[in-house]
Amino acid sequence: MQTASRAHQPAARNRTASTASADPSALSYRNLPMLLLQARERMMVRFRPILGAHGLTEQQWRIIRALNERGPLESRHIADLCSLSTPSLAGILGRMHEAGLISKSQPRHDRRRLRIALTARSTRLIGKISSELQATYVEIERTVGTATLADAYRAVDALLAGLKSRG
Amino acid sequence: MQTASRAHQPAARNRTASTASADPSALSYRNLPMLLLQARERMMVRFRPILGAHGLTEQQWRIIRALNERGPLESRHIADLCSLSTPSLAGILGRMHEAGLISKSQPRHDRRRLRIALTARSTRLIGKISSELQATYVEIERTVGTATLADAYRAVDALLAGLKSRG
DNA sequence: ACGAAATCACTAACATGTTAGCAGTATCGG
DNA sequence: CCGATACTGCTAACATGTTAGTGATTTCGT
Repeated sequence: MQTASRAHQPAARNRTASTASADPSALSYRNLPMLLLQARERMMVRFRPILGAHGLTEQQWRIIRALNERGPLESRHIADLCSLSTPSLAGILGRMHEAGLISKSQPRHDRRRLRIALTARSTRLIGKISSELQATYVEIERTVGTATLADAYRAVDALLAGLKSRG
Repeated sequence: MQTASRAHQPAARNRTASTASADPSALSYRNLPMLLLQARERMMVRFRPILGAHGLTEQQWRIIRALNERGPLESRHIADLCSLSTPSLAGILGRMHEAGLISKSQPRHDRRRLRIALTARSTRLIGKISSELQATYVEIERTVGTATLADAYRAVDALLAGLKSRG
């Protein structure tokens, strides 16, 4: 469905040109955010069930993964690394704490901050889940092709770098 | 922040190797879904305020745009075009109806279906909003470079096509 | 030292995303 | 004709995303 091969082309014409101005210049660009959303969705559809089977959400896994790679972190840092807003993070960390997935503590030098660390429970989970995710990833790589996947990494990395330069 | 130029590399090592197995193979791939999310976020940060200033959400605008380009549509079709789940759509369309942005009707041949059309109110909105969005888009294009942007379209399109082939 | 400004985590209010499941309707097989 | 099946839009329960704003701190300028 849809013509997925052209870029920067006018997508279609306004069929209901009876009432309004219906300027043809409107929306004459392809929707890159939407394209990124769709691609992401197509991948997550395969990963989400794996996480769900272990009682984790997508965001919780992102946090666990960040903590596993970098060690204990502060809330603000987690928000940046995992692309989560601090209001969302408050709720997520609260639920993860209840579930015994993380521990909270506050550094003495700054009582505003909050230090988050993994528990043994979540460290145990990582081993089980990561192999399943890895297998799914390999299968995706085989489906879409290694070159296509590597090219997507490269192109989106470049886009992201350009967007970061001045935000 | 972060090394944004390498792909398919092990990201980091587990510093808390005291308690668990800490297999080095865990998560030895870069997180493409996360990358797509970040890139999308960086773009939406600029578009969202424009929509919000006109009382629209991101998703509502996606629906309006689809209806403007294709004419009246049924719910299921909108869900596919806009990457929205039908449960989400129920609420969104309800609120849009209340706000006078869309009209609902049902075809006689199949009383299960629901036909959605734009109202004059939303058709009027399109003209005002689209020019502002277009200007922002052009500015993004200038910031990240035309080539980078075109390359992102191409690469993500290819990825999406590969993921669509068998889902 | 001391008051203004910046930070951090959080709450509130609302819109959306996910999963599971449901009632009404259409379609198909026999 | 009629029951099994599939489809459509929907609700329910819960987790998350957004924006605005707050209380508790720290930091900075003077």
